[in-house]
Amino acid sequence: MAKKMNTPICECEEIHKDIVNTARQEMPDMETLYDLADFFKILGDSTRMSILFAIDKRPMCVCDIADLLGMTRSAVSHQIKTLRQASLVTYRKSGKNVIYRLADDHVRDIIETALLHIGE
Amino acid sequence: MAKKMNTPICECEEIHKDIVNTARQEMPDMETLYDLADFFKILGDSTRMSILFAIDKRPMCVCDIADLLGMTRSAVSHQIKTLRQASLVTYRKSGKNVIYRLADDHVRDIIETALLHIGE
DNA sequence: CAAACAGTTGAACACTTGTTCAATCGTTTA
DNA sequence: TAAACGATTGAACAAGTGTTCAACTGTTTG
Repeated sequence: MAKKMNTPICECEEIHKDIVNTARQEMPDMETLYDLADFFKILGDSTRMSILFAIDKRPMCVCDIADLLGMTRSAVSHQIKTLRQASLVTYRKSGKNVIYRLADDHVRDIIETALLHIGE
Repeated sequence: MAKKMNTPICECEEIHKDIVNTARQEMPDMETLYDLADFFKILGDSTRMSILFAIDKRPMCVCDIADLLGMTRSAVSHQIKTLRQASLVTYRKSGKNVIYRLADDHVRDIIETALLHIGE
């Protein structure tokens, strides 16, 4: 009972070794995969997404963000810490306030493309 | 004690109403925010990210993916269901096998930009 | 200096989520 | 048609995550 070779059809129990091996060689290393997943995990929360949109056009302080989103300052602060650690926002101190803004344009691009994907 | 106006400095307890109101008008509606977050949530898992890379260059069946990633078929199937529901992958039946491939190029673009962000 | 206030932090809780296990579906093939 | 096998599904459990609450830091200002 000969096995079919070089077809896109794998036979599982008898794994299609050549396809799997080629795929394995082209896989990014584990660290990259985890970093990518961790990055998207941060965008995968509606609160954090709201914060990013809030400060997209203008920098804002924690308390205004909290008011805008109907959240406690504490909750906002916790989430912003996450965004800061991922280099998605930067801040500047101004008296008693800490004013946050988007860190760079990568996030805008990514969100833009995501909107295309989910859009219409 | 007059309040400073038209500065990027909010005074919280006395919320900077003008900034908050402008921001509020420019916010996307809640549904869009949830859809975006849900979309990124799906990319925010290293298993699903691995699956996407695995089938990026060539379509693969569940069993080969499972072998490649060292997972059970069940676990792969569960995750692929999630990817399917988000329209990130499509499939084609071929005998006893179900062969998955990336759905469109949006995902590639997004992952590419994300790599730029986390890279270096 | 002391009160007021913006912001941060850690612990605790409820909620969500990924994997395993077992059962099931559907196609193939002996 | 029955056995084999790839794939899917639901329930259950463990691990991870977001918010609340209370305590605390640091700056401002009376």
